[in-house]
Amino acid sequence: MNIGDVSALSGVPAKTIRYYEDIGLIAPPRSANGYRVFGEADLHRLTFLGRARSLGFSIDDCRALLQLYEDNTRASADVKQIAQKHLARIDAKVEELTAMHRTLSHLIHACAGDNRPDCPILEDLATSPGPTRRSKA
Amino acid sequence: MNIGDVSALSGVPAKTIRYYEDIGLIAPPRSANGYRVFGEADLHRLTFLGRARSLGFSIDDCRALLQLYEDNTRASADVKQIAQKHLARIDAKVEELTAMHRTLSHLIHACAGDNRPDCPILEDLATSPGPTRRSKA
DNA sequence: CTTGACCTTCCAGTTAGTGGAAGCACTATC
DNA sequence: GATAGTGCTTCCACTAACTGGAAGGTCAAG
Repeated sequence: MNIGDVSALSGVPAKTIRYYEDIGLIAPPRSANGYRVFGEADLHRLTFLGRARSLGFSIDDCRALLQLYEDNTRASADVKQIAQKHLARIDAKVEELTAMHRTLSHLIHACAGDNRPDCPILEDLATSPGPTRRSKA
Repeated sequence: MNIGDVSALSGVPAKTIRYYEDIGLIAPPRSANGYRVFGEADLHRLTFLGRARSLGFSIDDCRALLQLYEDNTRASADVKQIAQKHLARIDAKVEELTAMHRTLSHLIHACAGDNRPDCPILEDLATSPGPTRRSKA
């Protein structure tokens, strides 16, 4: 298989596949003309990577997961731990975004959005920093 | 005021302040010794930037908001539009993360997490992109 | 033989900074 | 005046994970 074929089959862009080779996630051999030659194993790795990345795992996580994936003596606890840490990061991010959402939607609601200059959004942005003082209490 | 002073007052790191000058968000004059000299207006701009960034606005958004902030003839509608677009991006991100959370917590729950190799998480990651539909945003 | 699709490498750009080195400037102390 | 310590300056490199594009080699078809 050439790079275009595995790309189509795995859903991972050719450019990304080359990048993954660069950083050592895959190591396809080359044919006489210099083209990368991919086998079934490479296709599986790339599919695995595509799925893991789509779940938000970092490249470093992917590297570790891939190693466990190909280690038949692995302990599922190791996989679970990586996933749990990742889930915690996701939750933290969601919380952060949710806080932004709250503040922002509140401000948007308070803003007339007409052609006058008065704007609670700008007023909030201009407030001094310090201990997050979003509610007057 | 020197950079250390505005940094302490605005909460924006000195390094970041220099970066903001680099990309044209502020333009403090220099004193004879080459030090940047900050006035009240600069302090306000930096405070504004710090708050806007903490709400997740991009640097480009900040540039636009800052311009509106200092334009007394602005229409609050323009501010509101920027905020609404940003809110939409936040919502999209939250949805994406929530989808990840769902899948991941389901898989984690199904994984024994012991010293045996059987692992639903790895099994899912190894699935072709067909069955479990993922959408790219 | 030429066209076009596919492959190659390498360079640059993306976001929003952060870390660190080398070197002046200022203040205080001895 | 010499020295120490802190703060300021610039510049370069690095982060995450690609993506775009240029310049050029390869291959199958017509």
